[in-house]
Amino acid sequence: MPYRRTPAVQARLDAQRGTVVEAGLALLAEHGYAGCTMAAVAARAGIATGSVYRHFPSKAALSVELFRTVVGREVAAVSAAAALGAHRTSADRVVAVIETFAGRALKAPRLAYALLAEPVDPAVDAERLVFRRAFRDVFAGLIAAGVASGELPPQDARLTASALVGAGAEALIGPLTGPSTATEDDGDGDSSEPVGPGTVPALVTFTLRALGAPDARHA
Amino acid sequence: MPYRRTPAVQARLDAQRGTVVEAGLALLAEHGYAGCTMAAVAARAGIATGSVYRHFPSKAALSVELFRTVVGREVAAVSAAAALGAHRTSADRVVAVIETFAGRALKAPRLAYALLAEPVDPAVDAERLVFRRAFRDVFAGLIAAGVASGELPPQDARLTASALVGAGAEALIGPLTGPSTATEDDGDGDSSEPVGPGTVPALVTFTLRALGAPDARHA
DNA sequence: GTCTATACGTCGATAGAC
DNA sequence: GTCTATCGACGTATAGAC
Repeated sequence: MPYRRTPAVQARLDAQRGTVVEAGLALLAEHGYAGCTMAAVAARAGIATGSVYRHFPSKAALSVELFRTVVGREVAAVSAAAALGAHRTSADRVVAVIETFAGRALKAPRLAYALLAEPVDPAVDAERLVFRRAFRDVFAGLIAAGVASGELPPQDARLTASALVGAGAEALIGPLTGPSTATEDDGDGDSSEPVGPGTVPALVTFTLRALGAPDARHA
Repeated sequence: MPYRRTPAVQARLDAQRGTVVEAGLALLAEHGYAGCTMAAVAARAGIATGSVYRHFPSKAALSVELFRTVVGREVAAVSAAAALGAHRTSADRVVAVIETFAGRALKAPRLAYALLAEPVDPAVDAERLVFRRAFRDVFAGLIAAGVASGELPPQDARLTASALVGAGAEALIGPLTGPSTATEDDGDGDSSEPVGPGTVPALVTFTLRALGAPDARHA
């Protein structure tokens, strides 16, 4: 047994892997998947190109890991928004989810576009399907509760939930592609300027109406 | 000038190209992009695998051509549905578009899944974005007319249209993936059996509510 | 149609850990 | 002394420009 991977080496490897992921996340947020070339990720992580392949067997594998990491955060944020204020109506909680989702997307438009719509490796496409189901389930739970309590009219909660996921994603793609791809934000940090003004309120109105919520006062 | 392509040769080449496209379309309808390997397309077209590359430089190019061909039909069908009955309300015309779109998708589930959601080459992904805009524009025209006439409440027609495109697509993906991937329709022609019963009426109700149409009598 | 640029993935060599 | 991680240049394929 001439060689065994010691804890120190393993820790260093793990740290390096983390550095690679961090570099990829930063590039993804700044330039989307288009900026996530293996060479660029390696350079940002401070290692050689070939060394990335010590941690990921292919670019597709790295792309999928980056996707899962970022979307995992989004699912958590949206789930938290759904859990808050259990005393409120189901419609209001659905709106809270939409506002959370859309607000976060519009604050990081390049990243949101990368996750939602950027043409990319089929492996990432497959992940998109998985995570859309996760978002759907968050909505479906809220809607089913609203229907059960009589607040919302009878409906197929799963179908309405799916439709809302698709509606939210598609409605955002327009505002995301417009200003962000034109100016191609150079990532100097000041990303608090409004992107797609009026998009979120319009989407909220759409959502409330689609749910059949009793008062569509947002009209 | 030892060789010049005579009209007869050119005609034969064009015919062969058409045969390749037909073969690809048939495979796409039966097994989606997963079944559209270059070898399978060539075999069904009755030519050698390498001969496909006489007409298409890559698998991605063939995939894109198949996508454009099929989705072009869908856009035409949906546009026709939108144009019919100009005397009807805008909401009814939007519903006609949705019913046309969804009805056609549910009658050819494997094909619809391939066009809407199947993980596939990024080049096809890019085409998806283009054609979703086309569908959006059909909706946007109808909605803008409804708003102008006062039939529908004031709203951003483009945003509502985008949301409806996303809602329709996402709502269909569930019913499409469920039964069709399980049984993997062997394409014996009898595809008139109902897939996802109740999906279309539910989607119509969703659409009418989301538009803010005066009477949601479908509820 | 040619030519250049870019990017993925691999390989031999080197340095260093065990 | 042996084995492994890292480097960085190379092979190949592909896209875009002229």
